[in-house]
Amino acid sequence: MEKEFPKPSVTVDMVIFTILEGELKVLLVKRALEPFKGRWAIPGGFVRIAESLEDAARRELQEETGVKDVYLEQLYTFGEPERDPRGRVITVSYMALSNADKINLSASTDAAEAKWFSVSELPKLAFDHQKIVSYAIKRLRWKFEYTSIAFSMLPEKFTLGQIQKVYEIVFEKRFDKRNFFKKLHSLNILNEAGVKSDVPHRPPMLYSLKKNVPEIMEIL
Amino acid sequence: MEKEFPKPSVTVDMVIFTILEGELKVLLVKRALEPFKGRWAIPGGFVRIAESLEDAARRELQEETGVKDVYLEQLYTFGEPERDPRGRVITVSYMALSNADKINLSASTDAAEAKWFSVSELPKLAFDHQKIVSYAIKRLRWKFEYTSIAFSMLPEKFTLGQIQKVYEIVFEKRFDKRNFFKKLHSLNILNEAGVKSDVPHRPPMLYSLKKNVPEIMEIL
DNA sequence: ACAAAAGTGTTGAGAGTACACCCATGC
DNA sequence: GCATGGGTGTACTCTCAACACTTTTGT
Repeated sequence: MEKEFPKPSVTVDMVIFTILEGELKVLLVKRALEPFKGRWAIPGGFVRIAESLEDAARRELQEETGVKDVYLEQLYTFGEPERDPRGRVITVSYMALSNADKINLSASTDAAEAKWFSVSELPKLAFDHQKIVSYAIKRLRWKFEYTSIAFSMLPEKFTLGQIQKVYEIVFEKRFDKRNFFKKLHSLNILNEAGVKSDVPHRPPMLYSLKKNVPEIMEIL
Repeated sequence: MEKEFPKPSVTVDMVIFTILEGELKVLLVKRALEPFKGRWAIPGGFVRIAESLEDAARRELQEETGVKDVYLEQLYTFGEPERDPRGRVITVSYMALSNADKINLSASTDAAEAKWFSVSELPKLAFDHQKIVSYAIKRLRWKFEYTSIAFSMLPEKFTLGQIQKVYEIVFEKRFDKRNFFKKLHSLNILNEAGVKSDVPHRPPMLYSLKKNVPEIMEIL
């Protein structure tokens, strides 16, 4: 702690997930500058000197997507000396989950070009962003299994079918409807919230997530 | 990415666990300088400009404990602007697990005073180190439940009784011997490795961990 | 012989998994 | 009346938890 060392730069980078067109998507922005000019990258930026890491992540998130209240979770800090050709840049990565309806990409001011990509069809990414995205997908699956974060990708009121579909997309496999609903009911985390009646078939029950549901609780 | 921002400092701080005297212990060092002079803190230091985060952690670890090969895992990055009164310091925290036999505290060159503290009797810590230690304990328990990291706190050859004791210390509760051994056997991760014969009772079988055991695998 | 830890099976409860049919609505 | 997703129960398997006595050694 005695002497001054040359300092690295610190950034936050974010893997923003949503469900769109029946697929798990990640938001990418096209880099306008060197290095990796023209390549796709996950959104991020430098941490300001007086702002917390999470504040930096939320600020960047809002600049890119216009969204304020999303689930946000720190993932991992990547700090290989060679990860950025411009010099030493350590990045603290975050993942964000959002409900596609809330996001208005065109309103974003920052990035010249931002686009949703299916996780199964990602382009070549800048820096070590591929590694960050892979890590985020693992964490996402893990969290889906053990917590209720899935609900942050749904509107306030949702049907059981919608939840099941989100799980099926994230895990890339089908679940048995009866077992899935049985499990959800036994967890006792849902409130009934009317019925959805503008559908061309039997009107499904709507549910909302109970308040103060503890985060860790073994969903599947 | 356009302009230069004032840069924060980046440190690594480590929560080093071991089992000693039947208790879970954490290594603390007494701070020789302000701020928090005289307070206990977890060991750590600045990340050098050309070294990776993990290299920095291993270097500090060796300076403090003289130990090279330990289990090391990144935990979380703490970056509240006010966490260090000297200015903006972001710390990447790690946890290390070691087998007490391998550590020789007196050989450490760096810290004036280093001592093992039971996690149940920690003194007031410097900075936000209490938060880091609490986080590390949670992660430790979690990893014990789902992976085989416990074995890195044991010598190469160990008895079933020793493993069980480590689990009992970490979880602060007793397990049923038969169920515990049954579970371990069913995982098929142990090799028999002779018997321990210098004991004043029936000689227990020794075991060693199989090579290439996958890290995640539902232990308990 | 006694102290100390090692070793070993069975039973019951609960959770997970597999599986198929009828229902209510819009068109 | 037909297409579409909604909604529901039972049987089997497997895992987890509870539980007590005998064995082998050193002293």
